[in-house]
Amino acid sequence: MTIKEVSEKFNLSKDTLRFYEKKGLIGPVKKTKSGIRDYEGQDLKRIEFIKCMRNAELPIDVLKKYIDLYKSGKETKEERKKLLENQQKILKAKIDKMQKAYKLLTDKIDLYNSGKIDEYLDISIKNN
Amino acid sequence: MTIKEVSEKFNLSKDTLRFYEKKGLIGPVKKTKSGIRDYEGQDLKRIEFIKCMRNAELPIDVLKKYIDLYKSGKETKEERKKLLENQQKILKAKIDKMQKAYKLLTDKIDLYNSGKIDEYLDISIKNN
DNA sequence: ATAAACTTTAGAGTTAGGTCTAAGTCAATA
DNA sequence: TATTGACTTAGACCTAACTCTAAAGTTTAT
Repeated sequence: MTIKEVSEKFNLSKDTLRFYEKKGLIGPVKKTKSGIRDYEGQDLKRIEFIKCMRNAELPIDVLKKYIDLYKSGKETKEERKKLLENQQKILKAKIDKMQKAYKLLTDKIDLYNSGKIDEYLDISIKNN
Repeated sequence: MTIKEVSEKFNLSKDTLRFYEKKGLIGPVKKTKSGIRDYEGQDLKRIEFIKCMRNAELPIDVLKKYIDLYKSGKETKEERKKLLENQQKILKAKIDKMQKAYKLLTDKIDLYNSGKIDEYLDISIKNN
């Protein structure tokens, strides 16, 4: 699969794919004798994982660390698990914050919709 | 209230508070005759709102835009509402992505816990 | 009254995560 | 065969959101 196809499949720019590879998040991807990347099944799976984690804003170095641990074999199992649990915790905290902001936004929009918005103090929601 | 107190109350650095003010997100904050900031009730409310929105990663320029609209009066009501609704939509999409990643992380951790983790292909979850 | 611990400003520096450019190679088409 | 278009690389550049620095003024404690 060419870089263009992968780029379209995952909606990631070609630059980003090469950038992730340079960072060690994916690959090294197989190349044709003339040096053109040819992505294989395992690459696609990895890209999918990375994309999902990046969507959730897990930092590139954390993902890199996980992959490096993975590459160094069974004895890193515990460490990998801890890394994942830690990221899970961080992610949960983020989701909570976002949901709080979402609720605030929703309440504000409700005020606009009901015409009750205070034109002079609409920055904060009345009372909570 | 001094910048130090506000900084501690909201757990935002003093630099960040001054930065937000320079950007027009808060203030201009009242100053003593010698030029020291003295934050008042309305400032604190604004800071709380900004902090909540920044926790949810709403961009500074978007918040700035909202505040500018707010400052220019009643006739911007519709535009403000649209801006909020748009951000709400974006935020919902982000939360969805994060929840998807959260689930993937949870599933992976479960694999580690049940000892079923594939040592050679643990980058992606089996089957879905 | 003098040191320590604040505060101010303008502006430079940092970090993460891409994105773009230039110069070159290669394969397929007109 | 020439040109078009996609690919390669190294490395420069970009943006957002801080964060830090320097030089100066102010307030508090002893």
